[in-house]
Amino acid sequence: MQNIDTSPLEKLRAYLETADLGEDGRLPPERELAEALDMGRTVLRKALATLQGQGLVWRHVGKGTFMGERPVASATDINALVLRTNPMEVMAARLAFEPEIARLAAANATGSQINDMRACAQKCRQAPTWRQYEHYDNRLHRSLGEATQNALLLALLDTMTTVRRAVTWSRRRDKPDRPPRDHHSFEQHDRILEAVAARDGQAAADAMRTHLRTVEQNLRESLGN
Amino acid sequence: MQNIDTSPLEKLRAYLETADLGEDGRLPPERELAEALDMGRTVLRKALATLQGQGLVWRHVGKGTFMGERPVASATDINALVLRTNPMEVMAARLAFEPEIARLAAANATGSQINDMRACAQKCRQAPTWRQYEHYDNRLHRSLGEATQNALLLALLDTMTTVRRAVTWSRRRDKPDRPPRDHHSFEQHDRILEAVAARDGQAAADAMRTHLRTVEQNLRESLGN
DNA sequence: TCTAAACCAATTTTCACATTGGTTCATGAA
DNA sequence: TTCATGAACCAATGTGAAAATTGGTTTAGA
Repeated sequence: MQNIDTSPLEKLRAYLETADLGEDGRLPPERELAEALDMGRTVLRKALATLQGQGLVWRHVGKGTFMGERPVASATDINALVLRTNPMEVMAARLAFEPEIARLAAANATGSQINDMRACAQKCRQAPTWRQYEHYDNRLHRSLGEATQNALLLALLDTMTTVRRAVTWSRRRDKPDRPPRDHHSFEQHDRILEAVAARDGQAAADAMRTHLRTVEQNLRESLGN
Repeated sequence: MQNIDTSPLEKLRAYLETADLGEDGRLPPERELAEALDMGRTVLRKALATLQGQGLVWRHVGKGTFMGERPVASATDINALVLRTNPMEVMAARLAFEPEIARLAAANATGSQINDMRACAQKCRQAPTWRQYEHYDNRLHRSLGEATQNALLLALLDTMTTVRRAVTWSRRRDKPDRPPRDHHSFEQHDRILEAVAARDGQAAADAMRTHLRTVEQNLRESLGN
């Protein structure tokens, strides 16, 4: 029982070092591997269990056995994510994320992008309904993401927006008529765009933070706190 | 031709206002809808084309017709995203995102989470290979995301990490031996964790930014710039 | 010229089947 | 008995083809 038990483990270790696994790090199914290493499936499974305990491999029924650490599962499952979060969490994420978006937008936005954003801000002012206001507000915030010239940041922003819509969706208040003439966002949007146009990243981030804090306050009140 | 043509459009508009569409805003297939509204498929399609021109609905072969604006395609398609980005973009995203993660972690981390992170930092120091070093480095950065107590932020961080691995993957250098004893990250990790433990969000964000700037510099050199 | 039916192509859904890690159990050696 | 061994079985997953669905296009007919 002394080295009869350790021998398969070392055999397996040696195999893993020399084997040319595919890009995904997947190794052959247990039945094949057992035959290739000239051992029973039971003893192979024991050896694999040891390696799994050490975090060197991970396994899943129907998939196979893989080298390395188990990949993160929930990365892109938006539906599952919506169930685990809530409006205040989304707001906190926006407050962490969007000011930095604004900062980078100030550094990288093109002239035509700035024009587009100004057009969105203008449409927000003229929107005859809350629905249309939100449409252009969304476009404005996304345009800032585009202006960063960073596809990854834009994708992350889009993901956050998707979650935000899904979370906010159920409690979508039916507001009366239209945004008031002196709606706080109008001026705050202008401040953000001024800073972006002036290439002042710090001011853009601050203005965005101020804007989102106001939105957060409104959200708090609408949630009844 | 005068109102024979506008009548189907108004009928369709009236339907859209009263119909109880599912959460996805999908409306019945053309054939069903045509029968329900008692009109031919051709005239229904004309009306739908009008609404589509106004941006009120969008359609796709094999999928169906949906209310609202066409959703952003790339929100969660990581594979497509990997093709459109590059290591420097990922680095810029990390620099924008992770300092704010650290700031929120400082505000919300639990004691056991701080202990976990310290354990990761310690394992980084003792790692006998670069591979294991990266393993614990990844765990440390993700633990900071967990410490924000914000499921959405953590999901965004995971997405970014997935993309980062995929992008960096092809240019994975086979470094010799192991991280040097005085590897810059060791002390920088400690600084971040000190700030988090002291509940100093600003210091945590600054320390993270400093850390990532160093990583960025190394990346630049390894890319040959 | 307009309409409705037929047809087309993109997409989703369904289903059967193979694959794979996990579990149970009878067998047999120690 | 006790415990390891291997075969059979189980449930989750992947695969791939066929069928159904759906918006788009063409065509014949009134």
